[in-house]
Amino acid sequence: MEKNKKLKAQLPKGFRDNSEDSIDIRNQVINIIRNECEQFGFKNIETPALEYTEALGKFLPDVDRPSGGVFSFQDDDGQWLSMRYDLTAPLARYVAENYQFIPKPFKRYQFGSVWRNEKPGPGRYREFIQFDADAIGISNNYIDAELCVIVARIFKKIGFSENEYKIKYSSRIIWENLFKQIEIEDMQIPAVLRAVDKLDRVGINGVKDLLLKGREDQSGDFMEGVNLKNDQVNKILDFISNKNSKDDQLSSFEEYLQNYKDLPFEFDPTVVRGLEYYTGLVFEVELTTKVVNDKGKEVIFGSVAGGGRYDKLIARFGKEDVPATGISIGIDRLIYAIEQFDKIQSNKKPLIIIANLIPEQISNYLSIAEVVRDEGYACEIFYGSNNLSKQLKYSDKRKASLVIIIGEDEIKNKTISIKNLTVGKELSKNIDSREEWKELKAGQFIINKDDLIAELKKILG
RNA sequence: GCAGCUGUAGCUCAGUUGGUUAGAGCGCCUGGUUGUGGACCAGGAGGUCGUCUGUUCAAGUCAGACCAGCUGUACCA
Repeated sequence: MEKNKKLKAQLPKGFRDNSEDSIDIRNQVINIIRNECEQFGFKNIETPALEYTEALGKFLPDVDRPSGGVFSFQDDDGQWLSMRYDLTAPLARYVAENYQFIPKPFKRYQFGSVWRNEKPGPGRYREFIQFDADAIGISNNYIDAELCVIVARIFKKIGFSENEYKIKYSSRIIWENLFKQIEIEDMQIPAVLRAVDKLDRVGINGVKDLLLKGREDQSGDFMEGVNLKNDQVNKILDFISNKNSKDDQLSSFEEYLQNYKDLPFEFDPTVVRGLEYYTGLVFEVELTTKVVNDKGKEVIFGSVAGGGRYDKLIARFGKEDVPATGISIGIDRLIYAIEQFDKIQSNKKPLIIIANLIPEQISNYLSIAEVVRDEGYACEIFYGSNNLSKQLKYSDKRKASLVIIIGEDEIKNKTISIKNLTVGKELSKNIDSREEWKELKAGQFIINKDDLIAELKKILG
């Protein structure tokens, strides 16, 4: 290493450290989701972070872009391994590999980190947590509807009211029928679907430009269009704005949803999803309230959850066509929204810190800590300097609720001093002079040694 | 990947037509105070001015290339 060159502490771009509060909120969200899935009879499984690259799909590491989209590396035996970029492809592998052992239909849910090696952006990371619930082996659309109901119930339990989100559904099949009618070539279909998928960001005129000659973005960059004929484009635009473009295959799905009139479902032909593997119903959950970024600017948040039917995916592993449908939620995006709308608060236990004024009193401090912990409170003893000032500063930074102070005076009088940091902080606003502040001992009071637990209950509940 | 913009302390930024030893606020550390958080006061640490090359007696400042970041856009299983 070069001399004088200090190691720079730096988080890899696109990755995050998580704070205690967001971990706590995440755990609460996961519990809500887990509970909902289990009530509908879904079983939990976990699969590993790594899979053989070929099991994940078409993204083999190539020489030009060694890790285009995925983090990959070569195993000892020369086989390529990749970090999973979603939970659906690993599920397909799991089902195909364990086909003779699992019950069919097979309904499972799963949480897990996934990784994508691509340019990070605002709200886009290279590591994030996904939740998936899938049903394998059921072709009846009731199950698609049931997945939508589960997701709707999850959002409801989290605290979103029915006008704050909606579940939009559509079907790939009605699009395929349209494409046949207006003679769109097979080659053009993915580009057309992608253009329609951008409706919420580029608007109806943007979609029109993309289907015709192309579109210029805000920075002046130009994107080539699909070059459809004018009347083809007009028919597509008509189709988008017509909420009655449904067909028969949606009827059992909608029949199921009729039983859940209090949940916000809505047919929307523009829900197409970018993914190629979908074969039937597709759905998306969208937040209808405005979302702002950390700079206070309003942003188009897009969908927080989505899914659909993918009847051909498992056949890749040599099985006969196995019908399958599923939904996934981007947990991190969901948490971002939850924090912004204050739907769930971190509910960490209040922390009590025992100041360490006299080292010889350690066994006394320890026994008090034990009693406090037995009552269910979080409690720690300060082991650093015996300087009380430092201990209080530390407690303040730790956002502790209370500090228990036992020094010579307290021992002599068989008392305990309790300092309520929250109350003290309030009081400090009205005090300017240092002497007065010290003298007041803001938020502090003395109790009888034996009354400790009773006092804690009184303050903290 | 493509396009536009921006790079000066941990953060936000100032730095004059090129001219001594590069600044401020916030944050951080120490002390005022070994029994009291905040406020206040005093002090301190922290910079190869994104990198390299060039122009010049002289470059944070001018030019070029590169790199990085941001924003938009594309791809997205």
